[in-house]
Amino acid sequence: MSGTVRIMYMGTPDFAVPALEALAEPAANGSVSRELVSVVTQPDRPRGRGHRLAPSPVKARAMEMGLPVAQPESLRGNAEWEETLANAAPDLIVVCAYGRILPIETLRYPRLGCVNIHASLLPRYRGAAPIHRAVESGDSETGVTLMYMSEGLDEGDMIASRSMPIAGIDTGGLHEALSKLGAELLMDEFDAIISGTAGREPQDSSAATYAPPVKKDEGHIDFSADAAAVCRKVRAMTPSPGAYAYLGDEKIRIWKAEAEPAEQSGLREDYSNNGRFSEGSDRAAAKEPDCAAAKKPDCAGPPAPGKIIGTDGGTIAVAAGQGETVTITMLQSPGGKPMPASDWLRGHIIGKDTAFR
RNA sequence: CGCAGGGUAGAGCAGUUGGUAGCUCGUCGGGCUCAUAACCCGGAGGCCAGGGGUUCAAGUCCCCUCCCUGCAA
Repeated sequence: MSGTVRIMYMGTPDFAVPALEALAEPAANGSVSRELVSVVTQPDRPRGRGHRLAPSPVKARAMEMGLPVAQPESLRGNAEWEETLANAAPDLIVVCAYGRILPIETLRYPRLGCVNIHASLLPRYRGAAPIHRAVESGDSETGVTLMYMSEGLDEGDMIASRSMPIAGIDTGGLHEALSKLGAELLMDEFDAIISGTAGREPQDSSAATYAPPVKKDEGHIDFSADAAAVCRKVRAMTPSPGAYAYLGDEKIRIWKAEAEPAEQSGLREDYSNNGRFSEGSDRAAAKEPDCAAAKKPDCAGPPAPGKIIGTDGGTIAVAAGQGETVTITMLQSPGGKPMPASDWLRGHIIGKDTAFR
């Protein structure tokens, strides 16, 4: 039936799965019928422990749903790809985190164009790591944008966007939420895209910002930053690439940390003996050892950033910059699994001068 | 066949050169105290991941399997 729209979906990681599932659903009553004629994803690559060849999440899901999958090595000047495209003869290509730049020939192929789901409120955070950067920057909200693709990096005209508050959610949580939000947005705009009545607003390039890929070492927490910044960093880097700091020569992953209100940091009078310091279990002593050691009459100097200043109540209080305190509530030793700080503390004796670096 | 660290009591860990399983927390009972997430005393709770082997004797040594984790991709 000529009334059926042929769709090609291109995506690779988990983030692209919800949209795939949504497209695979039969169209709702009253909508134009559609057929997902081809799912394109990155070739299986050796991944994970053991370097076993593994399919991408999108491929795995597509196979489960019995959809035809194509995994071209390259899209540029590749006869195999041209053939795939010609056979699928898509009217529309939907792209979501495919992982490769689409050549102009491909962008021009479908009569209804190519649309892309991007995990930010464009024109902010064009590029590879929009979610990480939004969290790291302390933005109060982020979202997803559906747009027509152009040759530039995430520069296409916007169809619509949807926002959500970031609140205390980490990158992992937002990743999941935004992937679903993106799928919803796609479906809501779907009929309009088919009928050619979808919105088409050019991006204000002067307001554009870029979200460069996150490098591994960006996860190394610098405790000399203020407490709020440390916590943002932890949330931004969780679960990937992971926030960490060194305790001795052990690389400790930090999964959750909270900024302790400044006004509270100064007056924690409850020196519970719960915190098991190896000697002189008095937390007060642990709090100002520098002064004592330096024989300074004035003990107003805050503990050095990174120093563990207390382990009350099953959490780990660490000195941050500006005399502030960050409380670690979930962490992971190398080779171990992530665990609440209370559990972690059972197996680790913290000395008075123990500090993260 | 990428590299590496693990799987021991409900939780987190220790267990030295092989010799009958310990610690902290929790839990149960009792005590102390004006009081306590405090302290004291006592108890319960483990086929030491699974399978094979070496040995008088294996958590501990050797081989295999399963599972977990970090790194690297």
